[in-house]
Amino acid sequence: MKKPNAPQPKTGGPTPKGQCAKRVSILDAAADVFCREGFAGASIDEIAMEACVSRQTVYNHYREKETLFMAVVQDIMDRANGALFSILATFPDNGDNLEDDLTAFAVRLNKNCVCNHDGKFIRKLVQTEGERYPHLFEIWRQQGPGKIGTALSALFARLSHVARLDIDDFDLAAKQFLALVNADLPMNSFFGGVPTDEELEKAARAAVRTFLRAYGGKPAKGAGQVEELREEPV
Amino acid sequence: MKKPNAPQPKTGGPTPKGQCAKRVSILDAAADVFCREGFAGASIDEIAMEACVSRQTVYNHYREKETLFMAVVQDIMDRANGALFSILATFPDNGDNLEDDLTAFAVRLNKNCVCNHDGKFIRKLVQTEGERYPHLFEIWRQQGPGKIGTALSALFARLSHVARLDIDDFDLAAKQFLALVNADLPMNSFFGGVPTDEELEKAARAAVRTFLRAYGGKPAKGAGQVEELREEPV
DNA sequence: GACGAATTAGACAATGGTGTCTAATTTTAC
DNA sequence: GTAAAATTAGACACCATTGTCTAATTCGTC
Repeated sequence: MKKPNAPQPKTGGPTPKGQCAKRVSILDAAADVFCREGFAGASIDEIAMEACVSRQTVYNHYREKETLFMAVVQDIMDRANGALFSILATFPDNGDNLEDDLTAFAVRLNKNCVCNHDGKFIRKLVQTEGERYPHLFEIWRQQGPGKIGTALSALFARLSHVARLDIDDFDLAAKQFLALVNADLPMNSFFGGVPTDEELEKAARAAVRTFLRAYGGKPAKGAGQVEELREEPV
Repeated sequence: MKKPNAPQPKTGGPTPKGQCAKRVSILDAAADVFCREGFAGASIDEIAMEACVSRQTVYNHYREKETLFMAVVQDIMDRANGALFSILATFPDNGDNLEDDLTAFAVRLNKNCVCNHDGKFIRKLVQTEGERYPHLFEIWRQQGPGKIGTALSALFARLSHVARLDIDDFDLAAKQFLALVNADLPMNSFFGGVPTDEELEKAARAAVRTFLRAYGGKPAKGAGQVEELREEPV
């Protein structure tokens, strides 16, 4: 029952542009349709149409609907993961201008990881298909943006060494930071549109202000050596 | 997927009789299946099966699939709305024991409105079908739990008259309160299971502590009762 | 018990989806 | 230029679903 024309694994060299372009095109279209219609509601014909490709080509590249679906998920996860870590790398590393720096960071995070197309897709996906494909949810939590919380936690721990932050539970603080940052986003960002830059900025600043009201500024009442911090065990 | 025909409805309590029982049974089953499979993935046969009712009866009561879907949505919205307002009525009205009272309130809110079956359904629904049925989203935002934010806002305003709260934007504070309360919930509450009472309590207390660190305690600089304000920052 | 309304199982056409197959055509590689 | 591979359109079998219809059966009520 093997197909006569088994696709040769390309040896990493100059992969034919046409073929690769089709793959990408299919993946993009499939992401779109799956996101819009859900797994059950998406039809291969619609995907092929949107990818400007014949249905058979879809089946040639991805054996069946579920295979295609998984490939889409993996693709989006990888992209989202890349974006996430590139943004996390811009987390402030000094306390000179905490409010502004954290606000700008929050804006970047929301704009590139949470509110963008991929973020929306993943959230929708985990909610709608997480029950049917439990390992999807597992992958998301382990290797995907689900671990944003722990990553942020470490960054806050680092930051607390050089800035006035009175955090005792970094994990909790990270989760709360994320929650606050999304608290004031307009709800239509749930599906339809991406919030404007102004909305993002406003929401982020409000969140950071509250966060710093809760966690900002060490007591600093009794001692005078607050400028430079002592080393603390992690 | 269940027993083909079990004449006994599963709902306990005062069972409505006759056709009314069937209606309720169908509505319940439909909510279940729609929530699990989405609109496109849900089949009338499955709903009829789960409701222990023939397919024709479903069509007799609700003309077609979309009618049934809308009826389910309306039903869940009404229930959720009722639960929400009964919980909002228990919002603390004095500041004698703010942390405990707000924590208990947050637990009630999460347990009965956010993490329960209806809340999960509505959230999933708005995300998956909000695009296809925009008026669904509109109804949700106007008459449903979507307005929880504004309601809470008024309650915080009331509370601030009799408690030590330094809130300038009640609307924002309400949104942030809600966000914080959900920040530390275990993620599996997203679909699978309801968090345990311990998890709810822990998450709520952490949220309220942070909230009160940010908003609790009016400046009160002129007075001398500062010692009670902030204790043990560790 | 009897009558009418509700319910049931099952058949049914229509539709739309998946996945396979073929034969023709285009693209790519050599 | 030629051969191999990829792509295409279209037909196809198969299956699931929706919504209708009918004839038998059960239920509620008198």
